Amino acid sequence: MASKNRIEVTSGAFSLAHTFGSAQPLTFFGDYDPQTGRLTYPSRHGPISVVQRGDSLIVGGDDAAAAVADVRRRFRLSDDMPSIYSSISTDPFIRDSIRRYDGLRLTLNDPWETTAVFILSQFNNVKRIRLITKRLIDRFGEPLQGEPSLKGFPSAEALSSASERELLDCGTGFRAKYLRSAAAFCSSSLDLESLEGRPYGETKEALLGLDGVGDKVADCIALMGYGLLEAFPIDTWVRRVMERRYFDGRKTGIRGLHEFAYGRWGRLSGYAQLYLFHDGRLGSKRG
DNA sequence: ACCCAGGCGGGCG
DNA sequence: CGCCCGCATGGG
Repeated sequence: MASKNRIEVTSGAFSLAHTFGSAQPLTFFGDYDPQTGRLTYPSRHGPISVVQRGDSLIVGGDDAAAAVADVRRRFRLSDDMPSIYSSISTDPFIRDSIRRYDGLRLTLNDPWETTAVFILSQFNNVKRIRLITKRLIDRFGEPLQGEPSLKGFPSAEALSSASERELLDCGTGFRAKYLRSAAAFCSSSLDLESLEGRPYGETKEALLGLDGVGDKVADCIALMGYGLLEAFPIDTWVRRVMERRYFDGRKTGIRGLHEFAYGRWGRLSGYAQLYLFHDGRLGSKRG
């Protein structure tokens, strides 16, 4: 039965568990309880919770309509997954990953949050990125709805006015100066919101102007902060998987990998990357 | 104890 | 331009 806090999804086209396990920004800001399968994350409408029951998502929040809209947007629920799966299923490797992680979705995140998280991601691991993110929120996050217990990720202004020492105390390490510099730039010269709706090339070029943002991080922000699906971030996992599966184990330059990806998956490269990354990262533990 | 993690900036040839 | 190197920290 339909209700205003329930979203029906196409059968098999969404998995909250796989999506939460995929190390995207939303998963760094939210709390996921594997027992109940409930994800809770902060928003400007207050805390939002999502739990999956088969092909239904049950959404909780102070403002039900706003919460449902937020979930639809952040989990890209209007993406036509059967069509996307069909388009990117170009070979047995990616088909196998899709079968294994059916319902894994890209998320859409705030551009500044995405920028900050991926600056922190360089030469780092997922567990520690979560740790640092949590410390930054606890220390510099601004209370939402006047509730001190509910904080969102700190604004660019807040982080630019923090001292390098304070950022170091959160465990940011050598990335502290990058984060501070990027925060200063984003709170003065570059309005990240104004990039929304711009084409991939322009967006990436603008992002590359930020301290601590190179080719890979810029693609992550384009993909997960702006929803530009032709972005194809190449990190160690994706590189490893691609060389093993598509290049017969040969070392291949970033340039070559980008050309291969765009030639094969085109405007949906980002979704292909998500499945390659997830398969590579989890597959290495699986053996 | 040792090794590695969703790269990047700077310096050099 | 392309390559190579150092880099802060916490967990396995």
